[in-house]
Amino acid sequence: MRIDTNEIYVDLQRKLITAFLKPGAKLKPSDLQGEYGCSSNTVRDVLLRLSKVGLVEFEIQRGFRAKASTPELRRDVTKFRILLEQEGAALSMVNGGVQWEAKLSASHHQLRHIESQIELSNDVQPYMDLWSDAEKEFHDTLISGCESPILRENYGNIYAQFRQQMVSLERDFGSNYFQAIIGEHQAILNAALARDVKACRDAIYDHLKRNL
Amino acid sequence: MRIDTNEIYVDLQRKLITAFLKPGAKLKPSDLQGEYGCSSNTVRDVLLRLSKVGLVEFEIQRGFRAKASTPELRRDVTKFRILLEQEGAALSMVNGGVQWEAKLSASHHQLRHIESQIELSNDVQPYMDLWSDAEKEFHDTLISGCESPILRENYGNIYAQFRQQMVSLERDFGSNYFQAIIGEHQAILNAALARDVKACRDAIYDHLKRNL
DNA sequence: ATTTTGGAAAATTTCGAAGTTTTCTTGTTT
DNA sequence: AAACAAGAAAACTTCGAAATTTTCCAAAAT
Repeated sequence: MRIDTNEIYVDLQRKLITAFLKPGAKLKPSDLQGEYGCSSNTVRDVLLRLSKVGLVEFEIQRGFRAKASTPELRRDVTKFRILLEQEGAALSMVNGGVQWEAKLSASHHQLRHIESQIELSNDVQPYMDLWSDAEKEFHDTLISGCESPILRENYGNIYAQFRQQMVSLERDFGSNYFQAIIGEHQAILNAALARDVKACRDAIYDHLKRNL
Repeated sequence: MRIDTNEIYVDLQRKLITAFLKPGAKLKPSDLQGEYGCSSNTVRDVLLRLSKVGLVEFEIQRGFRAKASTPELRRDVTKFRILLEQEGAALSMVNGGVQWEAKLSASHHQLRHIESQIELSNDVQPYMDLWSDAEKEFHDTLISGCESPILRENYGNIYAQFRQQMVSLERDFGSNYFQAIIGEHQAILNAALARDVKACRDAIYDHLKRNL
């Protein structure tokens, strides 16, 4: 049962973002080792790499933990995500070409389709993975025209952390929730395509303010 | 000759920021090992941790490099630093108390003192370390009232990267340069203490725009 | 009752060697 | 001469064990 190191990375990342590994939980290489059929040092290596993204906290001589989740941290992560997303979107609206518009339009269409289905079926669970990917894709595309690799990388990290912070909160994911979300994503899209920077900043803020 | 791992970390960090290890240079654990009297795996471990800060690039199966330095990267790093510093300063101006003002005033006084000496002596070199510390301290204090640990951590990282990007550029560090710098730092301080957000954002931009 | 101490158990780090992968070199082919 | 291939060398990763540090727990002291 030999697993590629990269698969360990991806698997742990997923377990962290989905809170299968709960925030604050101790991550002992010697425990995880068994799951992957490798030595504990290999797991340690992967955990060090995950700490770069901010999903894992590392403290010298006392190992690894899934990043903790507190109200303060959730607010802070949200604030930082808003900052980067607003800036990335604003830059994209200035720099982005038709191609950016097309990609954004496409990713929103995809997202909208899934969200509509969820709203109808009134059960998120079976669509969760699909929706997660589409949401991530939409927001990433939104800032993809910013022409700043650093901004994009940092946004990717904070987006992952955001997921990790919020997933265990399990709000009311009723149809009301998705009705609201659909409107918010639409508002972001409209403002972006209209190249209305102010409106887009506001729409992003409105989309995320429930987490502040 | 047993050296604490943390000392290896600090030493490598310094060598990266001062471009003693040149941007783009290959960082082979087996080479560095000798310097520190430890195994190559220990060096590898430290390099993985440094890659979190962004001073080191890591690519699976092909090791480590000091982060490259290109005109595009320098611009990008500068843009991102401006974004975070402006935001951190703006938040500090809103949230910061008298204590923040006092600390900022103190760190500026310290910085100003050193810069005046440099301006007079017309030779940076003997003051370089002192000046570096004071500059870092001033800018860090500026955003220290922002009440966002995440913003501060990310600012710390990008500030280190900024140093790394710029150090090998060796501009004209003549007295003209420091004359300008002194004025810019003063402008930032004045705006910050006056709680003039707009003016402070502009002053930060003016201070860093030469790197764009 | 709380704090301190001692030592055992557990966890983390470090190591050198073995196993892979990549890179380099050299010789061959087109 | 350029492109390709095979083999050798170098670099990177993984491993299991040894060394170090931290954590835990129970007994002793305040």
